[in-house]
Amino acid sequence: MKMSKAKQSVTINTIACHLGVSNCTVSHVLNGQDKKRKISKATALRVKRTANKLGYVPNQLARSLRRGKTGTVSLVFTDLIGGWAHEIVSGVYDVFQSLNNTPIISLYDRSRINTHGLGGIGRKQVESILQRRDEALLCQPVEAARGDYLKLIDAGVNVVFIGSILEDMVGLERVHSVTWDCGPAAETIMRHLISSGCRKIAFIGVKHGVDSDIIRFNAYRKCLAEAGLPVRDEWEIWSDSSYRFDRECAVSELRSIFDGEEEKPDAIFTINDSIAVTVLEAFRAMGIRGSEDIVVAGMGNLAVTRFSPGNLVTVTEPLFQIGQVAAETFLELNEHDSLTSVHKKISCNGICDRRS
Amino acid sequence: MKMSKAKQSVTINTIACHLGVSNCTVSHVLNGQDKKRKISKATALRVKRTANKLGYVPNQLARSLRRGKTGTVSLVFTDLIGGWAHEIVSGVYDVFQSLNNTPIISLYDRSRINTHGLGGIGRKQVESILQRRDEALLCQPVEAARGDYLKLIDAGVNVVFIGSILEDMVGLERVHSVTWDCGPAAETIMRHLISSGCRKIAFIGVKHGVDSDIIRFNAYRKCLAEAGLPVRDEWEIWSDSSYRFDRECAVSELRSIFDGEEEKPDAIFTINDSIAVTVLEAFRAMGIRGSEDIVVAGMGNLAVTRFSPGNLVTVTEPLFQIGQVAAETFLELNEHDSLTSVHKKISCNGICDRRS
DNA sequence: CTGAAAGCGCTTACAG
DNA sequence: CTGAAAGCGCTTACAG
Repeated sequence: MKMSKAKQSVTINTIACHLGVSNCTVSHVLNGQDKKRKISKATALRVKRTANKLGYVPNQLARSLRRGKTGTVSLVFTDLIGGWAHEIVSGVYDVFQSLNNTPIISLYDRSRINTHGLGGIGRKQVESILQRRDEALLCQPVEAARGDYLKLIDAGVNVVFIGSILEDMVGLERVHSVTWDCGPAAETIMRHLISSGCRKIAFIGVKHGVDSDIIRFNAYRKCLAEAGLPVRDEWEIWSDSSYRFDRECAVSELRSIFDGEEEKPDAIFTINDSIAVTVLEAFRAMGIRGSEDIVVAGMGNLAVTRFSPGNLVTVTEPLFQIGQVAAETFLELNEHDSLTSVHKKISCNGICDRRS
Repeated sequence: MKMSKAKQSVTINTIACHLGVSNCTVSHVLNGQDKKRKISKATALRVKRTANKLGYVPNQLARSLRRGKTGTVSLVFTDLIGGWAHEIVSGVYDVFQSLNNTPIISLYDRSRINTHGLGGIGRKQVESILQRRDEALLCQPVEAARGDYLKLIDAGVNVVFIGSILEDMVGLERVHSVTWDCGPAAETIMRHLISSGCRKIAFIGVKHGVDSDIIRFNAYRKCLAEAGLPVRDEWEIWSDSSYRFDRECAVSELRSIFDGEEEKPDAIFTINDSIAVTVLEAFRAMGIRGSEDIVVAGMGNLAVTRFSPGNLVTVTEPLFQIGQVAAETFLELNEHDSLTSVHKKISCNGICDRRS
C-alpha cells in the first residue's frame, strides 16, 4: 500500500517480525480469536500493544479477498434532496455503527443520467457494485433501473427495496423489501380530510411502477366510497411525467381541473409530499381564485414540506426505522445465507396537519 | 468470492484456462495493454469475447491489493439535508462518471454522533476510511473533526476541504481546499440590501472555525463602512450554538435585538441560508410586529430556501462546480503524487432576491 | 500453545 | 508474441 507516503505501511507481518511470532498468531489475536486459539495472555497483550504502537490498520482489501466476503452494501438514491435519503441513511448507519460493515452510499441522479442517455442506475454504478463485490444493494425502486436490478440479482447481489417495491419483482429470488404501511396511512389522511369538512377531493398521482402507487390510490377510492363522496373521472389524475413531477406538470394538471366551468374540488390528495408541494407552488404561481382554501394532502412528512405555502396535510413515513430495518435485513441475509426473500412492513400513523 | 451463490465466480484464470492461454495474457488484454504487449489481435479478441460471454467482472479487491492503490475517495457530509450535499455530489459524479474511480459517499450526522459521545467524524468512519485505503477524503470542514483530519493526514490520506477550510489548517501538508469567492459574494448581497433601501443591517453568524465565517463578517463590516451606515455592537451577533443554529437559538438572538426600546434593524445579514431560514421561521413564530418587512439575507441559495416565508435574499454558491473541481483536484493529486497543497477558489455571483 | 504454508484474484517485472 | 512466477496482506485449515 502506497497509501502512506510518509511511512511504510505496517502489516501483520511487521508486527510478527517485531515480536518474533508468526503472522498467524498476530492475525488470531487481532481478530479476537486468542481465547479460542489458546494463545497465552502475555503474547496476546504484546501483540495488541505493538499493533497499537505501530498504528496498525487492517487492510480491508486483503481481508475481504481472502475471506471471499466484503460485508459491504451499497445504498443508492435517486437524489439527496428533500431529506428522504438523509433519514434512511441515518437509520442504516444507526445499525451499522457498531459493526464492521461499511455501507457505501451512492447517489444516482436521474436527471443527470438521463442526460447521458443511460437510464437505470447507470452502467457505471452497476459495474462499481459488482467490482467492489458489494453484497447487497439497498435502494429506492426505480422503474427505469429494472434491468440493472436484474443484472445485479443474477450476479448474486441481494437487492433490498426501500419504501416500496417494483410491482412485478415481488417473489423473485434475492429480492427483498422494507416498506411501510402506506395504505392505512393514506386512509388516515383521507379520513382526516373528510372529517375536517372536505367533500370534493381530487387525486393526483404519478405512476412509478411501484406497488405503493396503487395502494395509495385504492385508499383514496375506498375512503370516498365509505363516506359516500363523489368519484369523478376528471378528478383522478395520473400524470404521465416520465421523469419528475415539476411545476410545469402541476400547472397543466391543475388547469385541467380548474379551467372549466365545472364544480371545483376543495381538496387534493396526492401520493407524496413532493407532488403536494409542487401543487401548492403551482397554485401560488397560477393565482387561482380560492385556491388558498384548498387543502393539499401529501405523504411522507419530508423536510421539503417544512415551509411549503398553503394548506398541507401529510403523514410521517417512518424513514429512520425503515433504514434501520433495511440494515438489519442485510445483516440477516448475510448471516443466514438463505435464498428466500424477506419482505418487511413497518406500521406508523403520525398525521401532520400544516394548515395555516 | 462467494458473492454469487448461483454460479462460480469467473476469474481471470477461468478465462485463461478456457482459452489455453496464460492469465497474464488475459490480464494484459483486459487492461487494454494488448497493443503495448504486442499480443496478437486474434488472441486479444478471443479473450475479450470469452470475458464477455462468461460475464467476467474484475475483482477490485484483488486489483487494488496488488496495485497498492485503490483509487477510492470518501465524501463525508455533516448531513444530507437542504440540498448542499446533493449538488456537491452531482458535481463529483460528473467528473468520476467516465473514470474507474468509485467515490464512496459517507454521511456523518453530527447530532447522532454527539449522542454517542464521539464527536468528530466518528471513530468508525475514520477507521473505515483507513481500512478501505481510501486515497482522499473530500469533506465539509467541521471544527470538531480536526483530530480526525489530522489522523487521516498523518496516515497519508489527502484531505480536500469543500466550500471552506478550517482556519488553521491552511498550509498543512496533504490539506487541500476547493472554496468559493464568498467574500465578494457577501459584499454583493450587502450592496444589494443597501441599494434597495436597507439602512440598519444586523448580523447573525455562527463560528464554525472556518475561514468563511470571518470573510463574510468582514464583508458585512466593509460594506457598512463604505455606505457610511451605523455599526452597532448589539447588532453583531455571533451565536455560540455549539451544534446547530435552531429555532430556539434564533428566537433568543432575535429577542436580544427586538425586545428593548432601542432602534430596530430593517435587515439582517446572516452567514448562510440555513441560519436565514431559521431566522425567518423564528420571526413568524414570534410574531414580532413589523417583522414581515425585515429583509433577511442568507448565502448559498440552497434548496432549503425554496419556500421560506418572508423576505429572503441569497446568493448562489456554485456547488456543482465546487464538486467538479474537488473531484478533479483528487485526480490531480493522485496523478502527480505531489505533496504540495492545492487550494482552488471558484468565483460566482448569482444573487437571488426572493422578497415577496 | 504456536508456526509453516496455501491461497484469495489480480499485476507485473522477467525470461524466453 | 507469450508464459512462469512472485507477491500484494490477509485468513485458515493443518501439523506439531
